[in-house]
Amino acid sequence: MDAALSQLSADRGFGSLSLREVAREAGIAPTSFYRHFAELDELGLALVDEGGVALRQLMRQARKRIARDGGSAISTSVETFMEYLGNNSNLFRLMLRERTGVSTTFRTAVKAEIDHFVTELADDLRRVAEEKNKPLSEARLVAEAMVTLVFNQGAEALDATPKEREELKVKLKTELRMILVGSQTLAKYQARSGR
Amino acid sequence: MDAALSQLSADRGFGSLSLREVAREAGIAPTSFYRHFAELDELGLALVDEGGVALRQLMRQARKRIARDGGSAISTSVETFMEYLGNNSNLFRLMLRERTGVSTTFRTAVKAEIDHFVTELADDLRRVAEEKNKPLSEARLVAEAMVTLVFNQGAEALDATPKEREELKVKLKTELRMILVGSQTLAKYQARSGR
DNA sequence: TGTACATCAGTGAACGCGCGTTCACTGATGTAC
DNA sequence: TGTACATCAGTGAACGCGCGTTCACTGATGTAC
Repeated sequence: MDAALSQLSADRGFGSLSLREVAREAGIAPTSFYRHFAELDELGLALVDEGGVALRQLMRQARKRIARDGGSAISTSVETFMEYLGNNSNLFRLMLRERTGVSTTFRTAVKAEIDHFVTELADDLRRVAEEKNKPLSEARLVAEAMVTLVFNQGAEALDATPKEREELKVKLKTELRMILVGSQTLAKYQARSGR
Repeated sequence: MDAALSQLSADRGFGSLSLREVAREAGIAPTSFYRHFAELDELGLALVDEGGVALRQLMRQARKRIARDGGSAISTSVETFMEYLGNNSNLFRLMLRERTGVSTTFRTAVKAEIDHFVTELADDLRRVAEEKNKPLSEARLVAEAMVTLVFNQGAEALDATPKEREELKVKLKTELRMILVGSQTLAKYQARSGR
C-alpha cells in the first residue's frame, strides 16, 4: 500500500498504475502481489478506506481545536484541512481524483466517505446554529456546497506553491462565509414571510 | 474526433483510450491515425477546444434567454447548463474529468477554458449588481464558487436518472442563491462599517 | 485541354515492450498433539 | 520438548495480448504550366 501511494502524484493516477510497477516499488516479485490482494482494485479500495479514516480524524481534530481556541470555526476548519492535506498528499490526491474518476467501484466508495463527512458537517452546522441562535436554511445543502468547495480548492492546493496555498485559503474562507451568511439571510426572510 | 468522443463514458476516460481503439471505431487502420494527429493527446486537446466553444455558446444562449424571458437569472442559467450537458454529454464528461485529471497539458487547457468562463460570469454579475443597485462583495470569488458548484453538480447529473437530475437542479439553484445572497449581505455589512 | 507532378489519406506487415496471470515450487513461521 | 503438518509470503519461467510506432507502398485528388 505504501508503494502504491508513493507512486501517486500530480501526474500519476491510480488508473495508470500497473501491478508490476507497484510490486517493483515494494521490492517484491509481480507474482507475490497476489499473496496480498486479488487484484489491483482491491488495493485501491483499501487505500480509499485509509482516506476515509483520515477524513474522520481530520474532522475530530478540527472540532477539538474549535472548542479549545474559540476562534472562527470556518477559519480553523480550513486551516486543519489544509494541514491534513499537506501531511497526506497522496492519500488525498487519490480521494480527490477517484471521486470523479473512471471506476464505478472507486467513485462509489469515495462518495460514501464524503457523504459521511457531509452528514457530520451538517450536524455540526445545525448544532452551532442553535447555540448561537442564528437559524440556518437547508443545513444539509450548506454542508454539501461547503464540502464541494473545500475539496475542489484542496485539489488545487495540492500542486500549489506555499504562497498560492495561502491565497487559496483566504479565498476558500471567504467563499465558505458567503454560503453560511447566505443561508442565514435566507432563513431570516423565510421566518419573516411566515415559513 | 467523433470516434474518440463516442468512446468516452462514465466508465471510460480519455486516459484509457488507445490509439488503436479510436482508429478501430473510426474505421481506419491504426497507422492512418497519424495522418491527422501526431499523437493521441493532440486529439484530446482538439476535443477540449471544442468543449471551450460549447461553453461559450452556452453562456451566450443563457444571456439571451435571461434578457428575453426576464425570469430568475440563476434558474435560467442552470436550466441552460443542464440542457447543454444533456446534448453534449461526452464532451462535458471530458472537460469535467480532465479538469482534475492526470495530464498536466489537459488540466491546463481545461482550466484556461473554465477561467474564461469564470471571468465572463463575474462581469455579468457585476453588471447586474449595478443595474439592480444591489452591490456584490468579491464578484470574482462569487463567480468561481458558482462555477465550481455548477461543474461538480454537472458531473453528478451526467450519470443521474431524469428524476435525480431534477432534484440536482433544485439543489444547485438553492446553493447558487445562497452564495449570491451571502455576497450581497456581506457587501451591506461592509458598506455600513465604512469599507 | 492535356500532361506532369505534388499532396494527401489510407494501408498491411512487422517490431519490441510491458502487461496481467498461471504454474509448480521454496523455505520460514506457526500450530496441534 | 519433539515431531508432524499447515499456513504463508515469496519466487522465476512462461504464456498470450494489445499496445505505439516505423516503414515502404498505393491510389485518388488537386495544382501548375
